[in-house]
Amino acid sequence: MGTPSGGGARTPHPRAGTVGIKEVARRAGVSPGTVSNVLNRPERVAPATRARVEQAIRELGFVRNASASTLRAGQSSTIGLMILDLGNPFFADVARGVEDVASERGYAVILASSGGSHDKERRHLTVLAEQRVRGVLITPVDGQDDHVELLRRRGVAVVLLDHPTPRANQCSVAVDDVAGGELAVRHLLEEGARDIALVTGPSSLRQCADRRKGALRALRAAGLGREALREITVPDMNARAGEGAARRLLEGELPDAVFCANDLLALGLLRVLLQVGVKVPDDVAIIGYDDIEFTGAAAVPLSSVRQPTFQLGRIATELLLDECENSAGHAHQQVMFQPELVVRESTRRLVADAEG
Amino acid sequence: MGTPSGGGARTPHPRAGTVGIKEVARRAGVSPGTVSNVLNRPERVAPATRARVEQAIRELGFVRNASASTLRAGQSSTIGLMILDLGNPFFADVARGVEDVASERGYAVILASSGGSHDKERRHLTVLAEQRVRGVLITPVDGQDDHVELLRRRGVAVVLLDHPTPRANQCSVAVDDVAGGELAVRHLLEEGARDIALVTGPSSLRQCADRRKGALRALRAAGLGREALREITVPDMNARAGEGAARRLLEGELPDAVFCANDLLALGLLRVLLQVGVKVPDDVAIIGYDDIEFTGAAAVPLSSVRQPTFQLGRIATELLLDECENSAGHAHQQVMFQPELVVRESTRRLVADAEG
DNA sequence: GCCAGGGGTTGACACGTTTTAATGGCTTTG
DNA sequence: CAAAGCCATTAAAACGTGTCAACCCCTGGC
Repeated sequence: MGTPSGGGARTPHPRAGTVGIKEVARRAGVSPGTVSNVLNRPERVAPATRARVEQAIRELGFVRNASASTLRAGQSSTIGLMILDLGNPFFADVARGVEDVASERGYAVILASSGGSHDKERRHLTVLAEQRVRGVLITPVDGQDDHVELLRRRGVAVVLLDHPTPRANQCSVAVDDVAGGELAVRHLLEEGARDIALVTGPSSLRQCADRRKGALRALRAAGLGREALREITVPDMNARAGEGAARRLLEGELPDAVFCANDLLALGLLRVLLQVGVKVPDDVAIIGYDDIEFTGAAAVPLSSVRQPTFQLGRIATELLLDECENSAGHAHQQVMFQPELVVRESTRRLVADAEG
Repeated sequence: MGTPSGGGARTPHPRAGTVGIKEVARRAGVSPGTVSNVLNRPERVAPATRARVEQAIRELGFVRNASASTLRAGQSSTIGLMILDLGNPFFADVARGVEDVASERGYAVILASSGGSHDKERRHLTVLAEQRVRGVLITPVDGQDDHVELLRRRGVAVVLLDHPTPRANQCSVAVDDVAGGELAVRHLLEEGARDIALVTGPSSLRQCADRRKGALRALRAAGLGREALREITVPDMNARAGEGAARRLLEGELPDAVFCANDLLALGLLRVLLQVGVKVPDDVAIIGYDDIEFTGAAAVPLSSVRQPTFQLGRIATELLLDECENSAGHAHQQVMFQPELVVRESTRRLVADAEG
């Protein structure tokens, strides 16, 4: 049709001429109110008029202006997703679950990544508040939920993501990281390890703190004290940090086994150890956490602790939307999934040593 | 397991009482216009008044309503990010780059994932249009840019992400996939492979089509025809699909080498081959694509073709925001990065075979 | 033939912000 | 001293949609 085929890349008219509800109304020969009704309560408008309006909408290429709707309605159809790190497949998977459910139900997702910075978290939450998001899914940087509390006070629904809470006044979805840490270390102990190292991120991260707590609990159950656990703390939770941890381990005598708070750490650690000729699991056993897709294909397939990642995102979003749309009858829930131990090569046959 | 142990916490007042600009104005003893000035052009307001207003803002916990701003201004400070698949670390990394730049410059990112579905893409783009996003970064599902054209006509800035375009009227940022495919296969040939298999996704995906084209080009340069290339097409681009491809390969005689259009495919393939006792690279060499973080730590470290993923996201976003904010002086650019071959164990020492 | 009733449609206002032209107070200049 | 100019501030008008009360027309009952 009217395609001015070719032409320069300039926009001739700064005014792009937005078609609004009233232009549609004029074309269909009805009032703006009727158009609005067609959009929001089609059943209230006579079939014939509705058809006329719908045709006008198609012809003009009308697209409803969400800003105006939101302004008028006082609430948007957007939710915020605030995670720690997109680079971590764990969170990428969670995000997939979130996006899935949100888009099924007609919500848009605003993505924000704190990168573990308390300050960035605050800035991002401000943006989300400005956008008047209907709700927020958040993996908080630390335990002090002041930011979160602020949001709730403003009437924004909040679901804590991968972060359990004792408080009954909000929803949370999490996986039991203490149990997970315990699973991992108990497994190492059962396989015969005695001298275990823990490679973990900053203890301000709840995930790290909890997994460590679980690890200690397993030791205690085996009659060992916390001195049995060598702790190596790294600043980040990625493969590079894992490599750093490996180098630090190599400076002294190697432990029997290493529990990494995260598969990325474990993969980095594994890479370096193999490089310098350390045998895994013969010299050192390694277990990770998250069971991301790649652990099974690692140089030495990694044992890990599996979490229902995708489900985590889905359930959290469903809870959030329920709270948003049905806030009257909504009962807050604290959902806690149980993690699952996945044993692969990287921790097998320590037993031989123990029995030998 | 879900423990619905939550107590019932109701919201007593449905009206959360939004504080607006005029409430702030009343408290500070000025007019709404002045408050707006404090927010948008602080230099125009007398220091004393400004201080009063700022205090009122703090005391009332005022947060600007982006919907109203957007409505009034006719343009938002949001951009849309439309990718193929969050589950692919390649895109997750791109998204990181995007989020990075966007948040630096005060923009919010709306995330949408098409999952390769043309229909989902359309639906998501509609939502983005409703949100009146300032611009869109998109990895289109296929070449026919009808959806994209529609957006542009509506005045939305668009940058094609990981998708080159010959047209001079829009920006694009991509990596030369033909060159990448050629790099990969030339490498395989140089290492002595003669019977090569290509494992790739649907040819409607530009990435797949281009990498295949590059592969054929490398063969031709070596004096070989397209019959030298066995092609296995899989429906998805993930590890599971790679496993399926491996099983199909195992039905017949194994090739010397396999070029996978994607590291995920390669990892899945590798896993199955190793499981059934095939030696890599001795029996079969494997090369992937993307060089995601995990390939180096794979059972057999995977050769791959590296792309500047994070940079891709950053540059694309910078171009987009430039086009948004400076549309007058904006010159459209078609940025094309060159990929880089990364050789690891999975393709080494085929030479021995060739020489032997 | 009049009134009640109801479905379909309308018009006007409100949502919270930005912007523009106008206002008022003050200082400077001739 | 009057006129002119400047600065800080204000009042009012938009932006596009949703809602609500009012309205119109038509049907059916008495």
